[in-house]
Amino acid sequence: MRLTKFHLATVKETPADADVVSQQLMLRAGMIRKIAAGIYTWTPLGLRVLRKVEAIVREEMDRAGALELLMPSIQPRELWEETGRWAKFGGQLLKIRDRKDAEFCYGPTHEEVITDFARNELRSYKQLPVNFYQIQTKFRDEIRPRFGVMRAREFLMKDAYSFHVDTACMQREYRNMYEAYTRIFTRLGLKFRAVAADPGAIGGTGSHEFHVLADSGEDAIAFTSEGDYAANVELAEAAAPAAPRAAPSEALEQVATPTQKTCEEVAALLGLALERTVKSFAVIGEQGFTLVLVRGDHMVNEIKLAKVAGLGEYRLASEAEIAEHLGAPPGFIGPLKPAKKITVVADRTVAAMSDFVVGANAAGFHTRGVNWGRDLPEPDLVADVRNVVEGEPAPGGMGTWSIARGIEVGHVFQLGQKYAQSMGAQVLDENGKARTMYMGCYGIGVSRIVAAAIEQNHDASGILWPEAIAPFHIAVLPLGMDRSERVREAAEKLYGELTAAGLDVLLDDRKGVRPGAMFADQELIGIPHRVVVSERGLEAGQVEYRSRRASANEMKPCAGFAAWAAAEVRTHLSP
RNA sequence: CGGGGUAUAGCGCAGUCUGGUAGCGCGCCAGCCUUGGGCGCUGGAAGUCGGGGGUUCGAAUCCCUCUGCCCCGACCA
Repeated sequence: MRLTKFHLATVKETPADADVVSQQLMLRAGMIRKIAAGIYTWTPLGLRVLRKVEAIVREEMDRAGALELLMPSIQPRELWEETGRWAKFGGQLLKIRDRKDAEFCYGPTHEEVITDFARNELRSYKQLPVNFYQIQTKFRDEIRPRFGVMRAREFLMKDAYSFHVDTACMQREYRNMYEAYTRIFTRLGLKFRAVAADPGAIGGTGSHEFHVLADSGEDAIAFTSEGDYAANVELAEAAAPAAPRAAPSEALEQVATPTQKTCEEVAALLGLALERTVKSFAVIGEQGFTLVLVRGDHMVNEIKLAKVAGLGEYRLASEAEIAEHLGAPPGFIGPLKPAKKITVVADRTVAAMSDFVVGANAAGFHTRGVNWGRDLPEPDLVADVRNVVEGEPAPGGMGTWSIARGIEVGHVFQLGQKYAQSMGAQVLDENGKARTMYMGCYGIGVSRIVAAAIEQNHDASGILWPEAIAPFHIAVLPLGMDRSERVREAAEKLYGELTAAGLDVLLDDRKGVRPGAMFADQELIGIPHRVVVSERGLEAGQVEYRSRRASANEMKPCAGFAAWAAAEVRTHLSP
C-alpha cells in the first residue's frame, strides 16, 4: 500500500475522554472513530487489523471442523419469548419495532436463533455432532459503555454452537474448541490463560474463559501456586479458615466514630488492624433484609453471593431499607441488635473471628470486642462470599492463590439441554426415539481482541503489533524521495520486492513529510518492521532496518533484503 | 436508575462569574524555506457557540426546558 493512496488518520493529541491506553492509541492511530457511546466506525487501518484477527479465528474454526453460517442481527421477539429471555435479559437487550409494530431485538447473542435453526434442520442423530459458527456484529446496550471497543455496545463476535445426542459427545467438542481457542490465541501472538469460570447469564454447566493477560484488565484471575489451576476470582474458592474461632477476650464496647465510615478509617482511628474489622453489606433476598458480613480487608463477591440459598436474585438494599431495618445510615451499620428481624450471612472468615469491630447501628458509632454467641446469635448462614486475596491458601492442597489481571476475550460453555429443552430441539436416535439435543456454545470477542492486543503490547511511542495482526508487516520509509531519484528508485524497488515476497508493505510516499513525522506515524500505528532508504545508506549499498521492538538500526545490504525481511516476518507469524 | 460534570472551527481548549465586533493551539489550504525524530516564516479557509423557548435595545454569556456525551454510585471503591 502506498501511503498517498491510503487514509492515514493519525493525531498528535490524546483524546480527552479516552481512559485506557488501547482506546487512546486506537483513536490516535486513527483505527476507530466514535459515533455514539460505545459505537465506533472502523477506519481502513483499524479494519485491516480486525480482519486479520477474524481470518485467524475463521481458519482455526474451520480447521476444528466447525461450519460457518451467518444469522440475522435482527431477531423476532417470539423466539426470545420461548426461552423466557425477552424479559430476563434485561436492559442490555435493544428492542426495536418495525412499521407494523412487530417487536424485534438487535441480537446480543444467538442461542435462540441457532436453536430454532437446529430444530428445523436437524432431524436425525446421523447429522450430529455438528458445530455452526458465525462472525457477526452484536449489540448489547451496556449500562456504561467504556474503554473504547473493549466494552462497546456494538462489537464483533465469533459465536459457535454445537449440537450433540449426549453429554459425552458435547464434552468431546468442548475439549476440541478449548484446543482450537488455544491455537487461535497462540497464533494471534498474545499472552493468554484459560481459566475456570462462572457460566453467568448464558447458563449451563462447565465453562472456561480465555483471558489476555494485561495489568489494565477488567477481570481478576486467580492462580494456584501448586498444580495448574486458574479461575476467575468470581469463582476462586477461599479455603475455610484452618484455625478454630478464638475465645472472646474483650468486653463489648461502643466507640465514637463520628466521621469514620469505612473499615479503613475505623481501624485507623482505633489503632487496630484492618483484619479485626467486619464490613456489612445490605441486600434484599428471598428472606427479606439480609446483612452480608466480610472481613474489613476483604471484598464481597457478588457472583458467589448469588449462589447462597435465598439470595439467587438478590438486590442491594436502599438507604431507606437500611434505616428501617437497622436504624442507622450506611457507614455505621452492623449485625448487632437490628431494629427489625434480619438474616445474617457471614463469610467463613468472619464466622471464625472473635473480638471484632462492626458498625453499632447508631450514626457516628461502631462497636468493638464483638463475639459470636456472646453478643449476637451465630450467623444464620456461613458461606464463601468473598474474593480470594493474593497469597492466601487455596483449597485442596493447591498451595496459595495469586492474582493477575486479564481481559476476557473468549468463553467456552457446556450449555447442556437448557435451550434445546425450552425450544424443543430434538432429533431421532438409533431407536427412532426423540431426544433433546445437548449444546455447547463458544464465543470470541473479535473486536475486543484488537484492544486487548494493544493493552498488552504498547510503549510510549505507540502500538507494538504482533506480526500476525499488524495492519502492515513492514514500512518502507524513503528519506528525501522528492529530491533524490536514486532514493525513489531504490524505495520503489524494495517496495515491489517486499510485496512480491508476500508481505503487507506500507510505502510512505508522502511528499515533503519530514523523517520525524514518518517515524512517529510508523511507531504510533505499530508496524512491526521498518526499513529506511536514504542517500547515506545507498552510498554503501545498504538500507537501515529496525524492528519496532528494538531501539537501534541495523544496516543491511539492499540486495537480498526483501528475502531476509520476509523470512524474519514469517518466524513471528508461525510461533 | 440516581448524583455530578460538560457541550464554542475537524481535534484539544479559553471566553460565560461581571451581557456589547467569537479567540488560542493542533490540524487543513496556498506560497517560501527546510529536509535523519511530529521544522520555520507568511497568508488563508473554516463556527446558526448542542436543540427549543424566554428575559433584554442587545445573549456563547442570564432564566426555563430538552438532548447528547463523560465521570461517579451502598463500609462491594
